[in-house]
Amino acid sequence: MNLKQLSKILGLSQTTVSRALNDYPEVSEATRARVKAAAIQHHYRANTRAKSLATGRSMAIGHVIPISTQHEIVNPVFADFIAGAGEIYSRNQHDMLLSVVPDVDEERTYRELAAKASVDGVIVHGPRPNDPRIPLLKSLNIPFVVHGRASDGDTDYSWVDVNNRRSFERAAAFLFDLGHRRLALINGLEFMDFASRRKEGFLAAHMARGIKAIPALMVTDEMTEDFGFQAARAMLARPDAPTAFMVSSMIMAIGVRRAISDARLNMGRDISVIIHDDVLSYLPNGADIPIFTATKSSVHEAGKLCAQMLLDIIGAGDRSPRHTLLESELTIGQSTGPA
Amino acid sequence: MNLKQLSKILGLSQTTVSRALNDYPEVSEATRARVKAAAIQHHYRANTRAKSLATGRSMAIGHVIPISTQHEIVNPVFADFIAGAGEIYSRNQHDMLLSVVPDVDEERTYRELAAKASVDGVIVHGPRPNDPRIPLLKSLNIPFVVHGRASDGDTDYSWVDVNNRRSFERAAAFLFDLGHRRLALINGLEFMDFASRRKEGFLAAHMARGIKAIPALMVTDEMTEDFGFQAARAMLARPDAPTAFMVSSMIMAIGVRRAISDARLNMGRDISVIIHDDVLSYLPNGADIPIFTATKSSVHEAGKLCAQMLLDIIGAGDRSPRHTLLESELTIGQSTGPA
DNA sequence: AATCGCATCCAAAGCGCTTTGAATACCTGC
DNA sequence: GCAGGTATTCAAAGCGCTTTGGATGCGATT
Repeated sequence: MNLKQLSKILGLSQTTVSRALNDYPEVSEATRARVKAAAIQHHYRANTRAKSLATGRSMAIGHVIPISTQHEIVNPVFADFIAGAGEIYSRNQHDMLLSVVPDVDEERTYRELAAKASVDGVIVHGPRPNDPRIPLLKSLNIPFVVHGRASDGDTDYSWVDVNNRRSFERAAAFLFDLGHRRLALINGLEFMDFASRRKEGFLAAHMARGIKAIPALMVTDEMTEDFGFQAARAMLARPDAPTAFMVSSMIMAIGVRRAISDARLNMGRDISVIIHDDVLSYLPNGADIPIFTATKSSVHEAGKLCAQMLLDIIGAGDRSPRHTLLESELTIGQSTGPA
Repeated sequence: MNLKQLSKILGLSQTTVSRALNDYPEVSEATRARVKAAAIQHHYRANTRAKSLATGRSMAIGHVIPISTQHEIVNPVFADFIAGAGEIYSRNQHDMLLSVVPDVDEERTYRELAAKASVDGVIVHGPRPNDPRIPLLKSLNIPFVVHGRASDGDTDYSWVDVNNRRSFERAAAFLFDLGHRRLALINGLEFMDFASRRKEGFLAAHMARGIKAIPALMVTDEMTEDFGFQAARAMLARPDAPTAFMVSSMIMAIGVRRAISDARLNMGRDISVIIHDDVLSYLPNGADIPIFTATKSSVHEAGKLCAQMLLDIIGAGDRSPRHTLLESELTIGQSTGPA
C-alpha cells in the first residue's frame, strides 16, 4: 500500500493525500478526516526511504559503538543508556541507527554516516581527552551530542555529563569527615575522560585537607569485577592498607566487597566503600536500603537527556552548543562508617 | 557530492559511474579504475536512502527492544549480543536499527517496520512460549530470526538457541555425581523460554536419578544480584539447606556468593555453585581459572550467529527456516566440590 | 458584470540512486 | 566492404514520497 494506491482509492491526488496526512492547512477538515480514516483502514504508512529522500531528513540518530581492538569490552553502561535514548527517539518518531565498528574504523564510519546521509545527528560515546571525533564531526557539519566531555579547552560542543570531579571530591571529603585518612581509588581506565576527572576530584579533596594521597593505593584498569577484587586484595595486604575504598563502578565494587569479605573484614565497620552508581537496571544498589554508599547518577536518565538535546538541536536548526551538567546524589548506604 | 556531480566531473553518464562502482561487468576496467579513484578522492558515498529506494532493499536489520512496563529491566545480556550482531552487520555493509518501545507497543512497531519498509529483516529477542510476534512476523512476510525459541509446537521459524535444557540437566547430573542430593535452582522469570527450559533440565536430572526436587529450593524472579542474595540467604537458613546451587546468571551468582560468604561458608568446599555463564565481556568468570563452575555459552557469539543467519536468509531469498542449537560447555571452576 | 480573494485541489518536478532498453564504436570473418 | 558480434557507454524511466506553482470554483466586493 503506497501513496499512489491510497490516493486512487480515495479519488484524490497524491498531493492532497500527502498534505492531509501531514497536517497541512490547505486541505479541508472533511477530506482530512476521510483520508486519515482510509490510511488507518488500509494500514498505510509512508515509506521511510522515500520520505526522507524527499525531505532530506532521515529521522534517524546514529550511535557509533567502537569495539576496542585492545580491550574487547562492551561498556555495561551502554544498554541502559541506549534504552533511555531509545525511549525518547521512539516517542519522537525517530529511529536509532547503531554502528558497531572496530575503533580504528571509527573515523571512516562517521564520514560514511555523513556522506550516506543516513542519520540526522549522532551521539558520541566514551569521549577521551582531545577526542578527534569532535573536530571531525564539526567539519562534517553534522549535529551531535557527546555523552561526557572531552576536556578539550578550546572547542565548544554540546554535551551531557555528570560532575565526576565534584562527585569524587565530595565522596572523598565525606570519608575524611568520618576520620579516614588512607583512601584507595579503584578507577577505570584514566584515558577515559570520566575516569580522569574522578581522579582529579579524589586528589583535590586530599589537597584541600592537606592529606597526601598514597600512589600505591590509586589504580586504574578495565572496570571488571576481577580487577576490583585483585586490586582490593593486594591493597588490603599492605602494611599501609587503606581504611576506605572509592570505586568507580558497581561491578568493580562487587569485586572489592569480595576481597574484603575474603579478608574476614566487615564492610561498613572495619572498612568503608563508596562507589559510583550508574543506576543500571540490572544491578540495583540494594532493594530499600542501599548496600553501598554511592555517588548516584542514572545513566538511563543521561541517555534520555542526550537524545532530547540532540533532537532539540536538530529541530531548532540552531547549532549553538548546549550543556547539561548533572550533579550526582551522595546516598548513604551500609558500606561506610567511621574509620 | 552525489552521483550527478561525480559523473559530471568524470565526463561520464550516471549509469556508467553507478555500474563502475557496483562492479557490474559491462564497464571497462580502465574506466572502472578511474571512477573508483575519483569516488575515493571526492569522498563519494552513495546516499543510502536513494539507493534503497531504487533497489527496494534497505540494507538494515531491525532489533525491537521491548521495555517491559512491569519489570523495567534492560537485559544485561543485550549489550554483548548487539555487539556481536553489529560486527556482522558492519562487515556486510548493513545497518542496525534499534527500536526501544514499551512492550505494549511492540506489535505496532513491527507493523510499522514492515509498512515503512525500513528494514530487510528483524531479530526477535526474548521469546516467550507461544510468542505472538512469530505469527505476526510471518503474516507480515518479513524475514526474521529468533534469539531463543518460543516452544511453540506447530509453527516453524528460524532460531539460534542454546540447549538450555541439556545444559542444566548435565550440570545437575554433575552435582549428583559429586554426591549432592539437595540442589537449589535460582532461575530467571520462568515465562521466559530459556528459564523454563532450564527448569525442565533441572527436573529431568532429578527424575533420572530418582531424586525428589525440593519445591522450596526452586525460585524464579528477575535476575538481579539482590535476588540471588536474598534467595540464597533464605535457603541457607533452612533446616534442609541445599548443598549446591544452580544459578541462571552470573549476576545472580554474585549475590549467591555473597550470601554464602555471609553465612561463613566456603564456596566450593562447604557448598557448591554452578552458574550459567553468558560470557559477558564485562563480567568475565575469573582470569585464568574460572571462579565459577559454569555452563558456558557466549551470547556475543550467539549475536553473530543470529545476524549471519538472517543475512543468509535475506540473501538466499529462500525463506525456509534454519536452526542452530548451541551446546554449552561445562567448565569446571573453583565453586564446586564433593558434597 | 467584472474582479478579487480565499479555500481546495491537482499535475508535475525533484530528491539521488538503479536499471531497462538502445545507441555507438570497434572488431571479426567472409 | 559489409553483416554480425562484442564491448562500452548513455538517456530516460522509475522507486515513493514532498513540494512548487498553478488550476478551479465560489462567494464577496466594487
